[in-house]
Amino acid sequence: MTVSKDVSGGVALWRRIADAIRLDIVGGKLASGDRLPTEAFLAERFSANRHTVRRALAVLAEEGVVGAEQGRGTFVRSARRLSYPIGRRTRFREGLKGQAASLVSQGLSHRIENATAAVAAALGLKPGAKVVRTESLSIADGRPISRSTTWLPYRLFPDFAERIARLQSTTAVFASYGIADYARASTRISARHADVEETKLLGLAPGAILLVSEAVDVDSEAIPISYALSRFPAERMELVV
Amino acid sequence: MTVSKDVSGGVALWRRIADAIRLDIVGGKLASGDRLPTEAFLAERFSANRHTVRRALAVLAEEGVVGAEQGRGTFVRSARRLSYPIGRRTRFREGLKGQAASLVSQGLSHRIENATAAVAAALGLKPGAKVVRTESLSIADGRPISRSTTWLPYRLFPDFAERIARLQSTTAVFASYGIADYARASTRISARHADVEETKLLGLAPGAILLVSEAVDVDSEAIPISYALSRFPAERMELVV
DNA sequence: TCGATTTGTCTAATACACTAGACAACTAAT
DNA sequence: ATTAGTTGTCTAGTGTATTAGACAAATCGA
Repeated sequence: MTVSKDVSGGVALWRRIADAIRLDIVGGKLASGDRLPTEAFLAERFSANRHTVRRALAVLAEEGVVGAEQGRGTFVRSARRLSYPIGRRTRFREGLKGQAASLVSQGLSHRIENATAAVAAALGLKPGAKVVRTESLSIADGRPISRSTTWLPYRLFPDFAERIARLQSTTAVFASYGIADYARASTRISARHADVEETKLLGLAPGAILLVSEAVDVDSEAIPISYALSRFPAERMELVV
Repeated sequence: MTVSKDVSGGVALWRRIADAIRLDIVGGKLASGDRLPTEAFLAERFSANRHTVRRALAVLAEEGVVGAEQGRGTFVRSARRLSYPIGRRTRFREGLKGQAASLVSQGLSHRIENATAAVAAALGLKPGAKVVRTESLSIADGRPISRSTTWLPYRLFPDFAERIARLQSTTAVFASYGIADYARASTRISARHADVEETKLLGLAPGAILLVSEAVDVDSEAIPISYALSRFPAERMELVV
C-alpha cells in the first residue's frame, strides 16, 4: 500500500504558508512595520486559495507576528529570533543578556531517580546511580523560549533542587557548591516536532518545530556535573556556535 | 464529539505519529532488528485509530525505516542518525568519516553573482561585490544528507567551480589555492520545514524538518573565505558541537 | 492441529482542509 | 465624491484525515 502522490506530507498547506511567512519575518527578510504582500499576491505565490492564505495569516496574527488592517494591508508586528551562543564556556543567562529585558526560569519539578543508561553514560556514572532530575521552563519577555530537563549526580549535588529554587541561576548554584568554573564538554543538536506537553508549556501552535540540544557540562577537572536536554522553539531561538 | 479547538496545528496525526516513532529509532531507543509495539498498542499509546497508526507505519516503511511482516509484527530496518561534529576546525568529509561507507558530493550548479547584503556581511565584502555561488548535494551510502549553498569571494577563488568539480573536497580546493588551513568563525543553527525543492532533492517526505546551518570559514589570517548555508534532514543528521 | 496474536483489506460515516466565487467594509489617492 | 485596491464575511462543493467495526491471512507456540 503506497502512500500515493501526497504532496502535503501530512502538513496542512495553511501551516506551510504560515511557516514560510514567519521564516521571512524572524529571519529578517521582513522588518517590523513592513507591509506584507497582499493576500491575493500571496495566494498566487503559494499556488493556494486566498482563504488558505488568510488562515495562515490568522495563525500568525494570533501569535502576534503580524496584524491585519482592513483596507490597508497586513503588517509585521514583531520580532526577531533570540540567539543563544554555544561554546566551550556556555552560560544560558549570560548568553541571552541584552537580547531580552526579562529572563525568568521556572522550576517545574525536581526529583531523585536512578540514572537510565543514557543519563549514566552522559554523566560518567554507573547505570542506576542516583541522580537529581529537574524540569524547568525559561521565559524571555513573557515568551517561553526553552523547556529543559537536567540531570546531575546526586552524590555531588544532593540538594540542588532547593538551591536552584533560591538562586535561579545554574551557574550560581554550581558556585555555591564550590565550583568556580565549568565548561561545555559536548552539545548535540537535533530538531523535531513539539509533542503535546511541550506545545502547551511553550505556548506554541501544535506541530511547531523544536531545536533540541543535549549538553554535558564538566568541572575544571573534566568531571561531568550536568546533563541537560533542552528544547527551544525554532521560531523564537537560534543557536550560534 | 464536538472538536472544541484545533489540536492538530495543521500537522496530520499520522505524520506526528510517524515522527514520534522515527525519533525513537534514529535516536537510538529502538535498535535495528527490534520489534515495534503492535499496531493496537501504538493506537492506544497515541490515542489514535489503528488505521491512523498504520498510515504512519506505511510512511516509515516507504522510507525504509521499518518493515511490517504479516502475522509477526513490524520491525526496525535502519539506522541511526549521522553525527556531524562542528568546532573550530570543521571539515565535512573528515567529520563523517567512519560513519558512512560512501560519501559523494554532487555539484548542482555554479555561477558568479553580486553579493546580497547578507552574503556581503558574512564575507566582509561590499554589497554587490562579485562572489562565486555553488549549489551542492551530499549523499552518504545512497541517502542524501545535505543540501548546501556556498558563497566565496570571486577575487580569491575565480575558478572555484572547476576545481571543486575536479577535487570533490572543499578542503582540497582551498589547499590548491594555497590555503593550508582554515577555521570555522561562526555557525548559526536553526530549524524549519523543507520546501518543495529540498523535499525532492533530499528524497524526503514533504513537510520533513531540516536543520539549517549558516557557517563562515576564515583563513589563518581571519579573512572570510566562504559562507555556507547548509540544510540537513533532521531525521538523518544531528550536529555535535 | 488448534488457538492466540498480529498484520492486511474492506466498507462506511464524520470532521477538516482546500477551492471557488461573490460581495461588503474600509483606506488612500485622485 | 469617485475609484482602485485591500481585508472581512458568507455560501457551497470536493477531497483528505480520522474514526469505527468486521473479517481475512499469516505466524508461532502449545
